[in-house]
Amino acid sequence: MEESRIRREFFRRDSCLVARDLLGKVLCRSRGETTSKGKIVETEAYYGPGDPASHASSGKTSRSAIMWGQPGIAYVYFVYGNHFLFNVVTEERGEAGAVLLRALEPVEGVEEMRQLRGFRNLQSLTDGPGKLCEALGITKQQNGLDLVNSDTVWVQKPPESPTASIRASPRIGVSLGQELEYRFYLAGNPYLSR
DNA sequence: GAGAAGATCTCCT
DNA sequence: GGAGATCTTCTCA
Repeated sequence: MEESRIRREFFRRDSCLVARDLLGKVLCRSRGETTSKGKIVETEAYYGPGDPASHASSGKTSRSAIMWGQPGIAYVYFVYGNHFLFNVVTEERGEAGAVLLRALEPVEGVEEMRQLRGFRNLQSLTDGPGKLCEALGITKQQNGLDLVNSDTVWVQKPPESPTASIRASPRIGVSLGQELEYRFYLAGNPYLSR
């Protein structure tokens, strides 16, 4: 296992802290021969029953139960009949929480991403939560995957620490909880969503 | 078992 | 800028 891989302790913390600290980290996706990597430039934090916009807001269901599970595992789900969204479970086991990855900056395996995305221009490959899943070939099959141990999807530390400043804002695309600044992004990065 | 809503994207005007 | 696509999940009867 790579030395730079992020360990479970990193995820076993407050969702907002994890969301903020994930910025600049590198999401890696290995598919057979090729490995695609992207720097995380935008995230959103989701909490448990106290968070009106979270899937966990109405208690544990068959879908959201994974948010109460082990920190560091993937929570992938399908929305709007078209898109997968990729989350990482956070907080202590027994506490609901997750961080949604909203946008990446392609670092490695760009050709692979372009194939999966239908040869679009570089900037539109991964500048949205549904797009980055498509670019990395992430589907419901990756739901429940342990990012700490998996050799197909994991997160690692970047070669150098990010220099761009981190900003917070209300979450995007949710109808409830808009007053909460749970979205974090690297200011000025061209690969942000919207 | 049926109906409704949804953490989005793309195309068309 | 706006609306349709399209399907999973949840709620309620």
